[in-house]
Amino acid sequence: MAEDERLVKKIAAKSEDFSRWYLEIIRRAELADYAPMKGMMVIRPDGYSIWENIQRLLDGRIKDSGHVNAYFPLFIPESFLRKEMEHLKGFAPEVAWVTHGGQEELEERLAVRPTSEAVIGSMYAKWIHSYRDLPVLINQWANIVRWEKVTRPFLRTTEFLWQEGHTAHETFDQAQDETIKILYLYKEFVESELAIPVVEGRKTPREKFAGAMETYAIEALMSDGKALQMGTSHNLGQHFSKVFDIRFEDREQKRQYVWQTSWGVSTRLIGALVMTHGDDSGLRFPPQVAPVQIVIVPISIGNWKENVLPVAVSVEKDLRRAGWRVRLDAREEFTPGWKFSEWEMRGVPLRIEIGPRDVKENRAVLVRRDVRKKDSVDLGELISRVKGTLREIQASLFDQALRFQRENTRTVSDYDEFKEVIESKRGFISCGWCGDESCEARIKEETMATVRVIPLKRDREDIGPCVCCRKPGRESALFARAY
RNA sequence: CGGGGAGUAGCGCAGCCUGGUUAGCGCACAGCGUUCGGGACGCUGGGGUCGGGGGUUCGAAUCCCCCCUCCCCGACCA
Repeated sequence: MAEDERLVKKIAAKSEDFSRWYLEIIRRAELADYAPMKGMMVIRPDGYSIWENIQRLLDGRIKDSGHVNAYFPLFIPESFLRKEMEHLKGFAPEVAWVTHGGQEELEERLAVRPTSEAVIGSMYAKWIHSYRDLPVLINQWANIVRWEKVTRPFLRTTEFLWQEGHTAHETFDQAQDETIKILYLYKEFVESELAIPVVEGRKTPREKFAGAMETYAIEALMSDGKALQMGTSHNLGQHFSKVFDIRFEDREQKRQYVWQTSWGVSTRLIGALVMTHGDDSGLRFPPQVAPVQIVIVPISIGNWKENVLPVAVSVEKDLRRAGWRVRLDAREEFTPGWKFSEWEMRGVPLRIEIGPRDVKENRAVLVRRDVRKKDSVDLGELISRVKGTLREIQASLFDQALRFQRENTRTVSDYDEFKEVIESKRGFISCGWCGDESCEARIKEETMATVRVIPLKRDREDIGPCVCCRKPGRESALFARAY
């Protein structure tokens, strides 16, 4: 974007320094701020408002699919975690421990939950006795602590918010169905509400959740060409049920271990919104989750308080009654032009300008944030036009992101081409893989790219030879450098 | 956790190397006036334990040591 077209010049240009842009826009747009403790952030009202929208829209889907919410403790006794060594090993380096209550040293350390499989498993053992108790379909909205070494606002913070579903079933097949059902629930949610296209697939053994039989994930491509894991769904098999002794009497009156799943998405999704849709002028939020969907800017000129403001106030009231999140910016200390830039920077999808000329003609100007197109509409049809325009913006943001994802997903046939693409273009690379961990490790070592997923849906049935060792390919894998 | 960089008014920075008036600039902020259809202008004004602690010195933003926080690049992760 040419310098004179850049309306917001106070932050780094996204196209020039993506990572600096990301950090600056989050603070300038007041989504979050650094807290004085390492790796911790404060989610400010606009950032939290997005989270509330995510919660509302996702929680509805989770409940509609038969799940219920509950809440489990923040602390987990060390002995509970120790019961499951493979799981513990996966998390050991990033567990925060509570050692004292007041002045007294605790007899047993308490882990601050890095995830809740252990506590929830211990409770399920008490609650589940018969096949009649199954399935158990519970979700919780909670905070999680993981002592990460490298942190970035929203993408990886020491404490973060998420939802974690934990289910228990009679059979492997039921658990597998649940795992896949949730994967697609996430995909549908992320694509239709966050307007972010994702690829759904299976994780390699190396990348899967510690303690899971299979991990599935949705992956998105950020606009700097790096991949971001947007959500995971695990088939836990009987791993935890054996450790925590979660058994039930089946239909043949035999004692069986339950089959479990767990799945989650986190406040990382907010970072994904920023990185997927933002541009050189700042944020661009999809209307479905935007903190403010419509901002009304009265053109303060002449005796606008008598002529223009009352119209703006009444428009605000109408839009609010129609159910939208509206903000009327009638502040006198800023010029209209300043407000235009400010609200664009903050990502408000639709702006309505009302000035003396419009009032005279009983009209208003609609300005789309995504394409900056201006449109004069009759006040009589404002509500319907707003409705249509917001829908168009939601669709257009998704389309733009999808086009980017497609343009940056490349099929390569040999390793040299793989290296060249990763180095110069980034993006997703689709290619054959022998399934051998040594090839996966070598590729990571040499290119910093990892298998993001083995997509569940493939364009073609034939799998090329392994991009690394040339042996016959067992999988068609999607590689990328990732956050 | 390793390598590199940084922390001075709300934000962005200068000053530090070579210690010495009252620590400075731009933006932001406050008051008044003129303005207002894409980040207006003039005048006046307020705001600082120089990240924190210790040390050296007659004297420290400046020199030395420790700690905290952030950024970038590498090893581990939603």
